[in-house]
Order: sequence, then structure tokens, then C-alpha cells
Amino acid sequence: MSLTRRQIVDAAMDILRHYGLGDLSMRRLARDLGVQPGALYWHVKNKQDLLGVLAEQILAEVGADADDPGVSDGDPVRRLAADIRTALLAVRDGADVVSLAHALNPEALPAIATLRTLLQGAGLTDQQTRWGARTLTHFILGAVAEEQTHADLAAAGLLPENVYQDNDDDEAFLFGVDAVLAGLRAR
Amino acid sequence: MSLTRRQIVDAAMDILRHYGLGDLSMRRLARDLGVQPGALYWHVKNKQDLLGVLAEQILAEVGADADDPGVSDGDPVRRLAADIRTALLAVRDGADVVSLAHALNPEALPAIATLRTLLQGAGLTDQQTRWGARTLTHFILGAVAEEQTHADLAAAGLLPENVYQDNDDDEAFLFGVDAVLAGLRAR
DNA sequence: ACCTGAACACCGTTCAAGT
DNA sequence: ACCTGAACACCGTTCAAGT
Repeated sequence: MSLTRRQIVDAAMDILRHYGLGDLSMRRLARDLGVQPGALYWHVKNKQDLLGVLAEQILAEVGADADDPGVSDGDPVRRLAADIRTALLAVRDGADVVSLAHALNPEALPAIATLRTLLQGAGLTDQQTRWGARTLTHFILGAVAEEQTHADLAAAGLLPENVYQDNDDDEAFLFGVDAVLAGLRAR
Repeated sequence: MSLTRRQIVDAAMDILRHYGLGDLSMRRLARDLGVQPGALYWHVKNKQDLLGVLAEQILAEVGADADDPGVSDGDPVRRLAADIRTALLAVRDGADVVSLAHALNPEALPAIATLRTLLQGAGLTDQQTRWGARTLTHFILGAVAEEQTHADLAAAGLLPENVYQDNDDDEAFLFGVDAVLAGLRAR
């Protein structure tokens, strides 16, 4: 059997899950697949492209049901934000991977786009809705990236000082989400 | 005359300003200084350390006067946020460099720490103040990083589609800052 | 004290040539 | 169509040896 794009993506996701973004190189990936590095480029445009696919996959399960009403109660934007965070946390350096992909092509991630959809119609203009969605996205990606970097540093045993030692990440995240949402809806 | 830590930092800042983070390698830096790569490691611990120094320098001028009252009017937090943005925009990939440094050692950047100081005493608990400052920081760094990536892509002539084509970055940034601040102060 | 030379262990990407 | 082999142009970091 010949090499498949799926196999490449799956193997890449495996490296990401278990070893992180720093260990995800095209050469390492080729080695794991028992193939020459050049072979990958038949199935994938380049590394950036591959990271984009990984980002989509990380967020694939999220926000699919967010548009239909009555899935559960509570603020739907708040819930989507929490779901995005959970999905990012499930993969090592997930927030960094998605941030990279988002920086290059913000429209390619449905879960993020849904944030904007859900934000619509709260008395905000279209422009304000766009800006608001961006504000929330920057917060989410930044907050989770910091959480994960912090976890990596802690695992490596080299935290600068006892900074952010308390494990209040969940609370801090929701506090931030709520603050942004309250601020937006007060426009 | 022998090589100096200052010379290294200045040369690194030059590369950053003119060519960006992607071109800032230890080997390129050594070449520019007419020295062997290994020579740098006498004066600098490693590349991460160097990036930390650059981050501090990028924000060095910012927020020094923010603590004393009456420098100007308007919300001091809002003004500091805008000043940080201006400083980041002055250097290519400035937001990325500062984000890297901030992820590894959040306390090392006085301008960012001042955000927290200024946020104090608005009816927020200490914990809420810390979380609030983080929320604002994530927004600032994320927003400016996106601006700069967007500018880089535009300069390279490879924008995905005509996405974010309107030049409303200033407005969008202040909208975000104001929303976050309003949300925080409504806690 | 400060730097060179040279190495170690890597990168992403391309492309003629093979099957 | 799909992959190998080999190259090109790089990385960050270390360290014996020189001055």
C-alpha cells in the first residue's frame, strides 16, 4: 500500500499529542512513517499546510451543534469558548498550532467563525460584531497558549519562579470570557 | 576591540527591524558581526535569552511615566495599552517576540506589569485584577500579532483572500481594549 | 578572558531519476 | 502516480584548542 495523506496527518497528530510542536518536523514525520522526507511533499504542499490541517482537526468536533438552539442552557458564546478551550487543551501545543493557522487564514476554522455568528444580533453593528469576535478569539488563543506553555515548563521543571502557581486556570479563563462578553454587550 | 553584549543585542535588533524574526538566527547574527557563531555564546546564554532582552528593549520606553498622575488625560489603562501597541508595531514581528518572552517569563516585562498596577483599585479583588490584566495582555499581544502577520502577508503579496482588507486596525484595537475594560469594571 | 575551528545533530524543500 | 537518493541551503549549541 502506498502512502496516504490521511496517514501523514494522523502520524503528525500523534507526534503533536505525545511530543509537542517542537518535535513535529517533516523529517521526523517521514522517519515515523518509514519513508523519505521528500515523499511527504507528494501528498502535502508544505509544513504550513500540514499544520493548517492539524488545526482544523483539533477543532473539528467543536461548535457543530452551536447554531441550533436548545442543546443546553447558559450563554452559547460562553459555552462555545469553553468547548474551544477544551479541544485545544486535548492536544499538546494545541493553542499554538491553531494560532499559527489562524494567523495565516482566519476564515479556515469554522469553530472560530461560529463565535462571530453567535455574537450577532446583540445590538452590535456588523463591524462591532467582527471586532468583538476577534477580541474574544485573541483572548481564547492567548489564554490557552499561556496555560499550555506553563504546563510544558512545569513538566520540564523550569518555571522561572513560583509564578501562577495556583491552579485557577478554569476560573481565570471563564472570568476573562465573561468580562469580554459583558464589555461587548455594553457597547 | 572585543565583542560586546550590547553590540550583539543591537545587531539582533537591526535584523529584527529590517528583516523580521524569520531572519534572526544566531548564525546570521554572527555573520553580520564578523564573528564565529560560537563567539556569541560567551556573551549570551542562548537564543531565547537574547529574544528576552530584545522584548524588554522593545517595551523599554513604554509605561515609565504611567504611574504618576496627570501626564495627560483619558483612561490611563487605555493609554498604556495604546502605547504598548505603538511600541510593538515599531519593530517587525514585535508582538511575536514579546509574546515569546512573555510566555516564558511574564514578570520580566515592566510595561505589562504596569497594566496590572493601573487596573488595581477599581472595585476588583486582587485575583480579579490579576486575571483582568492577563485578559487584557492576551488581547493586546494577539491583536498586534495578527496586525503584523497580516502586514507581512500583504507585503509578501500572499493574502488568502481579501480578508480584513479595510484598514481599521486602530479602531478595532481600541474597540477591543474598551470592551475588555468595560467588562472588567462591571465585575 | 575571549574567540576560532570544527564538529554534532538536526532543519524544510526540491528534483532528477527510478519503478 | 508515487517514491528514493541526494543534494542545497540552512539551523542552535558545544567545546577543545588557541591567543
